[in-house]
Amino acid sequence: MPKVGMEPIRKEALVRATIEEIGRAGSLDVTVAQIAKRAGMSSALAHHYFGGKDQIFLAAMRHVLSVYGAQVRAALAAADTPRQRVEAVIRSNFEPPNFRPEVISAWLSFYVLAQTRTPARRLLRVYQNRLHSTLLFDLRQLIGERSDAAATGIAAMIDGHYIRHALHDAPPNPLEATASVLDYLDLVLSRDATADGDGDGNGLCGRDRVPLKQ
Amino acid sequence: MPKVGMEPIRKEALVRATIEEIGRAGSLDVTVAQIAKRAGMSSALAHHYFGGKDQIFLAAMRHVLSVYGAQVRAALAAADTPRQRVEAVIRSNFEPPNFRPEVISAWLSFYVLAQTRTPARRLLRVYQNRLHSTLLFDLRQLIGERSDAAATGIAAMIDGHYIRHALHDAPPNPLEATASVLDYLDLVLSRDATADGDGDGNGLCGRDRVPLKQ
DNA sequence: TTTTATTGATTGACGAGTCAATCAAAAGGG
DNA sequence: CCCTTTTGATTGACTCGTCAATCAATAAAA
Repeated sequence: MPKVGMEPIRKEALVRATIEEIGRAGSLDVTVAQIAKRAGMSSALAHHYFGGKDQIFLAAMRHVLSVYGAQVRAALAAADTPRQRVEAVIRSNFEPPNFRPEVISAWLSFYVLAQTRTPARRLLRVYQNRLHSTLLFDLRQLIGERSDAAATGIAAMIDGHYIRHALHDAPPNPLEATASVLDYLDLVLSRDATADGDGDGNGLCGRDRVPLKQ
Repeated sequence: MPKVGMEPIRKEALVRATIEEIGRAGSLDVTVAQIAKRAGMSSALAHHYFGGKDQIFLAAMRHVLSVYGAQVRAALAAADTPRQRVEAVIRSNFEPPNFRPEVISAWLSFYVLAQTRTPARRLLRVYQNRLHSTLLFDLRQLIGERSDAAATGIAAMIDGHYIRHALHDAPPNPLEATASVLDYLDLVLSRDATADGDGDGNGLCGRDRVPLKQ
């Protein structure tokens, strides 16, 4: 069995196992042994590849964030107008890969992790800032000065729906969350819409939206 | 020193110390010894009065929630109209006693605790439901059927601003958070305002939008 | 004397990280 | 193509520290 090139496979397995295990436990109270067992190896090997528990967690966090980032990027690529882009970003947050129970649980845990570990905090900040910038860029073209507050509000609401779902034992319901944030966006945009200057040029002040996927 | 009637004093000191210690650590990774030391007693005494770590945490959580509850109740008592009541509830969340760094940190930790301990979860649920009911009751008198979605949105946004402030190292800024949620309330209320009682008088966009969830 | 307060010391469990040893594939050298 | 050497993979066993919980003992009220 001892072949060459195991490192990436093992690391990937460990990252996946870490997220699953955090999801199962609902917290960071997860032992390296548990993670390693789920990933099908000894705890010593986990240490060998990652060096320590912290780095395992960090790698798992990086993975979650990168999956999330990819999701956002893909959704943005398919959007044409600024408004569509904002909607795409909002939707991305509640799309399946990011909105499964274990991942929601992991997000919540990462927030806690970010309170104590500087690297984790830095990582989370990068993504928060990126989200804010993206929202801001597109919102600026729709509403003027209010865009910063709007971006903050949207981001807060997204986080809020996440946390709220962390406590529901029922399977997460992306539709409600998405609809809620999109509705907020709608309100924000329609307030500042001048006669027809909502930017997307449809002149309809944000009706005729594609009603919620699925 | 050994006098009678120490129990309530000791318990109170422990609860306070627990919150402070959780705030300092930024997580639930806090030992009974640390808490006891901060409260000026031995860890054995902490165990003696509370029976175990879990019950100490639960008591701390109960305390935070009860302070919060009192705040809300007081604010509600001073409000006259339904709208004022909703605003009062919103404001309460960001009022000093609830919006200090340690308490914010504690809230976040309690969310995590609620994921694993059933009593903690139950406790948090009670307060979430109470908040939702309160909001719902007053919103119903302002907007009709949309009030449930609105209450959910407001609650989510409040939580979101909390979590957001948990990561800022700067002292929390209640004004921005309050303004953000109140602005959202504003938007929600003006949408459903009848013919032109909405005050913003734009009378244009943002009505008759796609119905929310489902 | 009984009850309450209080603690130092101890126990028992658990968990992160280390290490030496094993195993097998690859690499090299004749 | 065999033999040897190197190197990566892998683990069981062990160390060391920490921490929740317990207990027996002490001291001071009541």
